[in-house]
Amino acid sequence: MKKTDIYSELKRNGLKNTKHRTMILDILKKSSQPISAEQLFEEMLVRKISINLSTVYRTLDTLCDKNLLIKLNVKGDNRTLFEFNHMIHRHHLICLGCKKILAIEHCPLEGYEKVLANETNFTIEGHNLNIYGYCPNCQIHNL
Amino acid sequence: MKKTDIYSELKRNGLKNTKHRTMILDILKKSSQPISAEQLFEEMLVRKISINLSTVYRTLDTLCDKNLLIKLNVKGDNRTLFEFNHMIHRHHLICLGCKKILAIEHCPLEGYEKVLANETNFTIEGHNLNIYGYCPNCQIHNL
DNA sequence: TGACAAATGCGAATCATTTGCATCTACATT
DNA sequence: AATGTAGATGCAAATGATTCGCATTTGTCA
Repeated sequence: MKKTDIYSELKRNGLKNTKHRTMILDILKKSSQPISAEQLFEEMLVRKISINLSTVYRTLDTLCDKNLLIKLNVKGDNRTLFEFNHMIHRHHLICLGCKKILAIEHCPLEGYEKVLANETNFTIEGHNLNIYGYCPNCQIHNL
Repeated sequence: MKKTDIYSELKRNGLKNTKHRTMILDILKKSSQPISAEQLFEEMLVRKISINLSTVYRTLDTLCDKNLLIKLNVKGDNRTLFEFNHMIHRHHLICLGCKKILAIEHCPLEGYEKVLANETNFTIEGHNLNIYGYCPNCQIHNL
């Protein structure tokens, strides 16, 4: 997603194009890992963009509302993490050692929601799946 | 689980048998829904057991450590919920309308962890799955 | 029964997140 | 390009869930 794409994406959602927003989207777009509001705030400082932490929170909130970002909650971390919404249904594999997060693009629950809907008479809207384990590197250092 | 069972369960885990603990375990054992620390605190008051909220938190913590309870986090609720550990691997189906929580005792991920371990070289320790939707009753009132 | 570790109460601290309000800015319209 | 206005931001204070330090109490075991 180029700068111009970000611009039109914001516009399409009725959001003003501000330095802060484009920067936040840019950082998240390029990040290989979901990150927290605080981390984002610090990354902005590194990039010499002065911003207030509440603005970070507010921006993240609006971007989530517009489905440009996705919220993520990880066991043992009380903060909310945010990641760029690549518009692909995915889950996460989280290393309990180094906390690294891997996206999994295959959903093992395809079809299951229908079965569950039949069994329970619920209408299913979605699900949330995180898988926890140790990455190859942490397995070595955990002996 | 009878009172005596709770007693020996505590003992087996090196925990002292106190009025508070047995009461908390008893409430959770009988509850059809996972509940929060605050709710538990209020339920104790109803039962005329005076207790401090920090004690509730501390008790819940130790009981989780000993695997007598399970923590549960639900999207859109920033509190932690607790449920009695029935020693059965289960997931939860949560109604987005009335917030009711249904336990699902069939795990749709059996076998998948092995596949994932092979693909990623992670050692998998466990997973977390919540499914969201609307219960029959809330479907009606949501028209 | 007495000793001692563990459990509790109380109040204050912490941490992530939200909110109220005054000010500022992007952008549509003139 | 100037301008009006809704929306965006900064700042400081509030909130809500949870944790912590420390003095006191209580369960358990010898």
